[in-house]
Formats: sequence, C-alpha cells, structure tokens
Amino acid sequence: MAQNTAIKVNETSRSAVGRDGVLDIAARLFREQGYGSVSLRKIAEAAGIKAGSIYYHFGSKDEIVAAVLDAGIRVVHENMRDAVTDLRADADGETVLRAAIRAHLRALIDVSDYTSANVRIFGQVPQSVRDANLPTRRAYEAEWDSLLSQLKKDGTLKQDVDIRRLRLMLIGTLNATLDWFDPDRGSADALSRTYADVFLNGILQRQDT
Amino acid sequence: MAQNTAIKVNETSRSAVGRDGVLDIAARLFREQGYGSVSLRKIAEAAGIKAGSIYYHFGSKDEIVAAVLDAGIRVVHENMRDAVTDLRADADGETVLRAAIRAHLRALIDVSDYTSANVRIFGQVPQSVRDANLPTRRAYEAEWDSLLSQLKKDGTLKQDVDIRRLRLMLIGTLNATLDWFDPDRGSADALSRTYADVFLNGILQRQDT
DNA sequence: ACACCTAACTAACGCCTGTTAGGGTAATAA
DNA sequence: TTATTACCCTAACAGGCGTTAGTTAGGTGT
Repeated sequence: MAQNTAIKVNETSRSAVGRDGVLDIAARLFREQGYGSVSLRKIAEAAGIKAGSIYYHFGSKDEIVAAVLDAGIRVVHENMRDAVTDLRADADGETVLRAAIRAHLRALIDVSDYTSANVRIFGQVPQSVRDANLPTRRAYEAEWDSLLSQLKKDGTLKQDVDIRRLRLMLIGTLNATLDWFDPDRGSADALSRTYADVFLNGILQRQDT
Repeated sequence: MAQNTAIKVNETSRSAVGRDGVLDIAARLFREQGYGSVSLRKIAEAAGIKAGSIYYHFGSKDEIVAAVLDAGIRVVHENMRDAVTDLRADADGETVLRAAIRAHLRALIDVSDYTSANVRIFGQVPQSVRDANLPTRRAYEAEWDSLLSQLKKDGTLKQDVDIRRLRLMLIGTLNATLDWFDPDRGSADALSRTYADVFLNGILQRQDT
C-alpha cells in the first residue's frame, strides 16, 4: 500500500502536512508565482492533499495569505533586530547600519519564503488583507525609524536627512533586489556590502583625499 | 482619404474608443489594480463597450498586456534619453546623472500610466509575455549602462563601481517608489533630488571640510 | 469496546474567466 | 445606389475559481 510515506513522519499521523505544512507550501508558491496565479487547488496539490481539505486548517484563502504576510514581516523584523542587538555595545553607527541592511537582505534572499512572498505579493492581495497586515508592517517600520533616528542624533548621519524618506528608500531598494537577484552572480552578503557602500558614501568620485 | 476619415470618426462617431482608447484604459486599470484582478470585462466596461468587442482590436488578453508593457518601457526610455540629450553639451557628469534620475522618476509618477503599469505588473504576467517584453527592456538597460559607463570613464564616478549592479540598484530604487509615493507629501522632482543626493554623496556625516 | 478527535476525502454549488461565432449598423468609397 | 469597411453587440462555450456539506479513516483516551 502507500505506507512508504507513512514511515517518514512517525510523530504525527501518517502523512499529515498540517497547518504549518500548508502554510510553508503556500508561502513558497506565492513567492514563486504571485498571488493571483496560485489557487487553493495548486496549494493542495503541492501539499499532497485535496483542495477542500485546506478548509480544515483555514477559513478562507484570504486567511492563508494573511498568515503568510504577517509571518513574512515578523521574520525580517526579528532578523533585523537580532542582528543589531547582537553587536557589541560599543559598535559605531556605521557598523550598526551595515548590520541592519545585511539582515534585511538576508531575510529576503536566504532565510525566508515568507518574507520574500510578502514583498512580492503585498501589492496584489485584496485591500482587506493588506489592511490586516499594516500593524505588523508599521512595527517593523518603527524599528527602522528608531534606528535611523538614533544614528542621526549621534552624528553618524547627516543632519538634513528625512528619516521617513530614507527608510522608504532603503527598504524599497533592498526589496527591489528580489526582481533580479541571481545567487549564481554573487552572494547576498556581498550585495549588501555594495548597498551599504553606496548609501553611506555615495558613488561620486571625491576631489578631497 | 485616411486623414479626414480619422478626424470624422473622432468627432462624429457615437462612441468609438478604438484600439488606442482600449489600451489607455487597460494601462490605467493594470496600474491601479494589478494584472490578475483586471478582466477583459472590466476593461470593456471602463471603455464603454462589451467584452467580446475587444477582440476586434486585440487577439488576446496577452496581446493587450504585451502592448502596455512595451509602450511603458518606450515612454520611459524616450523621456530619459531626451532629458540627457537636451542638456548643454558641456554639462558635467553629475548634472547628467541627476537629469536621468529625474526623467525616470517623472515618467513613472507624472507622465505615463503605461510606465507605472509596466513596473507594477511585470512580475505578474505570464512568462511568455515577460519574454516578449525583454528586448525593449534590454534596450533601455543598455541606455543606462552606456550613460553610467561614460560617467565612470570621465571620472565622475568612483572607479570601483560595478555598472550593472549600480544600474539595477538605481532603477530598482526608483521603481520601488511606486509602492508608497503620495503626491500630497511632495513632488516627484523634489524626491528625485533626494534620491540623487543620497546616491551621489551618501548619507554619512563626513569628517572632512 | 467505546466514543472522540484529527485530518483528510468526495462531490457539488454558483460565479467569473478568456474566448469564439455570427449578426448588426453607421459612415465612407465607387 | 451599392459595396465595403470599421466598430460594436449578443450569446454562448469550456474551464477554473473559492467555498460548502457531508463522509470516512486512523489515533487517542477511558
């Protein structure tokens, strides 16, 4: 019979993918194909179950995509905050900013289908789902604003930078990476270094030195 | 023959929106709602005709969206090239780059539903449609690479910048603006100045001077 | 042995989709 | 006048969608 799959997962029932399994697969498909192209039947098939069975775990497609979006922000938020707090207490401003940029980019590219799915499909989901995701987003944005404000206060950044604009520009730039990044052409870490170099020092050849 | 025909049709025919009218409306709807949410019936209704009638002008939905994507790149390409060639011949490198950034951002925000639709929906359309748009994109990318290479050669830019990466970063940053830009909070021109300031000089407070 | 819970199944519902075939009508060209 | 062209309409098709109701099988606790 079909018991070969049963032995693989022995802690729970024979092949149960469960709520988390469905969510993982949904996040991957959303990241790969966008929101509109991923039907519940596609998710179900990838999970090895039937479409109707999804409704045991979720009340609607919106509920699935909302869960994916929220998890996406939470992951990148935790990654970014941990990367900053893990630094030595005497780390200078530049080091802190570089760590934050690196953590965001890694969450996008290396760590999480949830985070990359969030960036890719946020603009495609129904308004109500976007709205439900807003509080989580706002919390992450506040983390960045707090960090950037600190860097401005301690003199690391120029005094005329607009925190909100800078944050939108930074995150926008990092997120845009998803549209073209190819791991065969370079690592996420190397790219994050390039990003930081440009943002911190600019691309203009300087007369001084 | 064909000339007064065109005039009379425009003035007297009862409702004829024509191919261009359908395309304009499609571009606007794609920009506002994304690819998947815009059906042929929605486009038809906004144009004041019935869904089946669209097939008089276009062979398929893919053909419509492909036309929108191509026009979007062509517009921003022309805008950017014109902005650069309109400069005085003795304009310095920094001025040229600022003009190019400004032109791209204006095409995105102020000028064309086609360009903003392109940026918004490119990642949502079928692979075949994306592929059809690639040559047009490549031509625009080549325009940027040529400009940036020139700036590197004449010493405006640092000698260690990677042209391709810089171009991807620049266009990615500019395009990401669409996700949050609100004309009530500032003009596209003012924003393009901020962008140029950051890219050219960085955000770090400098010790010198 | 019993009931209970979990996690799946089947089958269908109404709706929307892109697309097609065939028909109509007003304006122009011969 | 007649023929032609440009533009749009109606009506339907097959297929995919999210969703629901009712059912079934295995694991667990008593």
